[in-house]
Formats: sequence, structure tokens, C-alpha cells
Amino acid sequence: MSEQLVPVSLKFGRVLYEPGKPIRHVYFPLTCLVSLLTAVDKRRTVEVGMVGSEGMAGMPFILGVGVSGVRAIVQGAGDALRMAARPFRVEFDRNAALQHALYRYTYALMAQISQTAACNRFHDTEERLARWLLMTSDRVGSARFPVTHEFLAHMLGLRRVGITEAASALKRRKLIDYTRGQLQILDMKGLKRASCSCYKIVKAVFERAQL
Amino acid sequence: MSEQLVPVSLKFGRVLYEPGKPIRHVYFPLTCLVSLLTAVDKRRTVEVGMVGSEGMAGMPFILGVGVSGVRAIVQGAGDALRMAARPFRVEFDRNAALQHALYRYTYALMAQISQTAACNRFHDTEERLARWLLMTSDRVGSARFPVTHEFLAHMLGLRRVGITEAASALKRRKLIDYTRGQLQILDMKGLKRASCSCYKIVKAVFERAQL
DNA sequence: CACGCTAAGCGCGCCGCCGCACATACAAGA
DNA sequence: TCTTGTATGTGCGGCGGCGCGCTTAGCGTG
Repeated sequence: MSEQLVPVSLKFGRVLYEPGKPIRHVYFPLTCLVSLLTAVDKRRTVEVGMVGSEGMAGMPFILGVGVSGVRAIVQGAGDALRMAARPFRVEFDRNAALQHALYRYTYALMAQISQTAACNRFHDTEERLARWLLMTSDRVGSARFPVTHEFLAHMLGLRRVGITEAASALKRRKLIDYTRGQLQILDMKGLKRASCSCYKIVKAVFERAQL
Repeated sequence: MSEQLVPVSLKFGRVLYEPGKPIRHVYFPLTCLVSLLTAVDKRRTVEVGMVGSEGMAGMPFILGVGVSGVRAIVQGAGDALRMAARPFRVEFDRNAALQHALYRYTYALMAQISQTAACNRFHDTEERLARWLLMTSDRVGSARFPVTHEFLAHMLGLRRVGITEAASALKRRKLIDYTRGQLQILDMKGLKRASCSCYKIVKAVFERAQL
């Protein structure tokens, strides 16, 4: 990789891409976490994918499309490596190993999005919340991370109150704990049981793709 | 393209790929229509993508992954061009134009899947049914095509009865008509109004990607 | 022409999530 | 300490979709 790969520190809530807008940089998360959101209107959004250190944000660019299809926001503050689109294109085109890795990642991301589509259709709030917390925990590498009910509502595409209800149920069962924007997973195994099978399915896909 | 691209006739219901199973051929639909389904268990499935003559079935293969992530079934009987995985790989690797076209298509398919994920979350049966009918009609190039309520239920991930209710509502409004597995769109414009915005959004993505 | 099969229609009680409105609680700053 | 803002909790009526079981209607076949 080239010296044009610069470390950046990304704050929570920063918008990296907007649907239909050009992709100016690609990002390789190190400790940060990026959410890919799809909207149906101004206020209703749902997360379709999550990008941590295992992946890259800006996939359309490597597929030869210069605009983003989704909105990408920084869901967990932290560091990432960033590269401007043009030099990245040059590097990507001449680095076969990079191509292979990123195409494989594209596949895994597609599988994740597909599973999320089915999950959104069939699984209830509590299962989906548990899955989201596990996936986030895996990617930030910690059982404790900052997140509010309001934010979770945007991720899972439901009311803030819906999150409060599901989260307090999980809290009652001693699977998680939280106060004012700080959440901690207390019982990882229990939370896995409370989550839907989509968690395991997606995890298996990523492992098979060696990511 | 090579002479190993052979025309095949695909019957309704034929399964082209199963999740986790190897991809032995790739398919380029000519007049047939392929559905990509994701399951959460044995009986609950939902369509996440649709592949017609604008695209190819077997995308994971071009991303360097030899197994399918989704189930692919022939939703509309018809013809396709088929190529065995190995010779396709050879052809694909040396044909830059093909690569560009298929990577762009991958992007469009991802966008379609993402939008479906959001659509499944927010839109009601009638809107989603209308969208499905429009997308299918676009791809088979006809306002009339065979489909049963039972089949639609598997595509949209709901009860057969749910389809009956939504479809009869559309019928009452003179937007569609159907009997025993034959469906006809009567009022295309009206059906577009009855569908959710996801129809237009996905269509625009495909047009922008020149597919 | 009678039978069986598949497609489609209907009723009912149930439940999860909706929108809306309001209530509490903790935190930081003036 | 008081104020303001953000985070979380609660209540309620409504509705869309669920599971279940049953009915009706075409169509093909023997």
C-alpha cells in the first residue's frame, strides 16, 4: 500500500457517504466502526451492514461505481486509514492480492446485507437488538461501548421506545446493563441465545471468507 | 465470450444455487427470471434480489468465492445462457470489459438487496406486492405472467392469505387481475402509485449503472 | 362425469409494533 | 443551586400481520 494511506480519527456520527453522492475517499477502519444505512424516507432508516477492521467502507468504488448507494456513518468513534479515491484506484488496479481480498469482502458484505433483509422481515425486536449488540461487540473488541436507545432505534428501524422495551427486557434477564449511553454486555452466551440465528449465520460467512 | 456459453431452457422452480453449496455454473438469463432468496429457517424465506436479462446469477463466483450465499430459484421459466464455472473464470479473468460490466452489476445488485432490506422493514404488504409485480413485469417484458399467491408468499416472506388479501385489494382497485396462477397488470401507472418508493429507487440505480 | 388436486377466499383470536403523549432521571454548565 | 438538555421509562388505543382451520372454485385426469 502507498504512503497516501493516512491515519484519521473519526468522531461518532460523522457521515462518510450519502446515497447518490460521490465517493471521495475509502476507509479502512482500525478501531472505529461504520454503519451502512438505507432509508425509505427522511426519518425512517435501517442499518443493512456494519464495517469494522475486517473490512472497508466505500465498496461501490472498487466495483467501478463512483457513488455510494447507502449512507455510511461512524457508529463507533475511533481510528481508520483513509485514502483518496484516485490514488486508491491506481493502487487497487495493480495489486492483485488487494483485489482478491476486497472482492471476497464484497461477497461477505452482500451476504450480511441479505441476511439482514431476511432478519428485518422475520425476527422480533429483542432478537435483532441482541444480534446488533453482539456484532458491535465483536467489531469494537469490547463488551462495553457507548450507544443510546435513540441511536439503536435508527439502526434497527424502530421507535426509540421499542428499544427501551427490548433493552430493559435484556437487562432484567441480566444479559446486558446500561445507563445513559453506556452499554455493557454481561452475559455473552446468554445474549447469543437471545439473539436470532442470523448472528451465527453471518459470522460463519465471514469466517469462511477468511476475514 | 467462448463457445462454452451454452443456451439452456430453465423450468419454473428449478434451484440453481443453495446456500453454502458450490457454484458449478453461472447463468445469464435471456427470457427467464431468477430469484435470490434468503432463509431464516426451513419454511420462512424472503426474496432479496431478482435477476433477469440485465444481470447474471452466480455473483459470488466473480467475487472469488466458490459457494453461494443465497438460494437461487427460477421464478419465471425461460431461456438462459449457461457457462461452467472453470471456463468462465478463464474468460472472466482475461476480459476486462466483462469484469467492468459484472462488477458494476454487483454494485446494482447490492443496492437492490439493501433497498429490499429497508423495504421489508417499513413497507406494508400491498406496497411490497405492487413493487414485486412491477419489477417482475419489467424483467419478463410483459404485463402478464404466471404466479400463484402461494409463490408470492414465499417471495415476500408472508402468509399465503396475506397475499390473497393484498392482491384482492389491488384487484378491486382494477390495478391487476388474476385467476389460478395467471396474473395480469391492468393499470401500470396505478400500480406504480400503489407501490412503495423502493421500486423507483432501485430502478434508478440500475439505470445509472447502465444495466 | 366424478374425483382429486391445487388455487384462492374467509373468519377469528392473538400479538408485536405503531404513534402519541407524558413522566422521570441523570449530567453539565451558568 | 437552578436550569436546561439529553437519556430513559410508561401508558394506551390502534392496526397489520400471524397461526389455524375451513370453504369455495377451477382444472386435469381417469
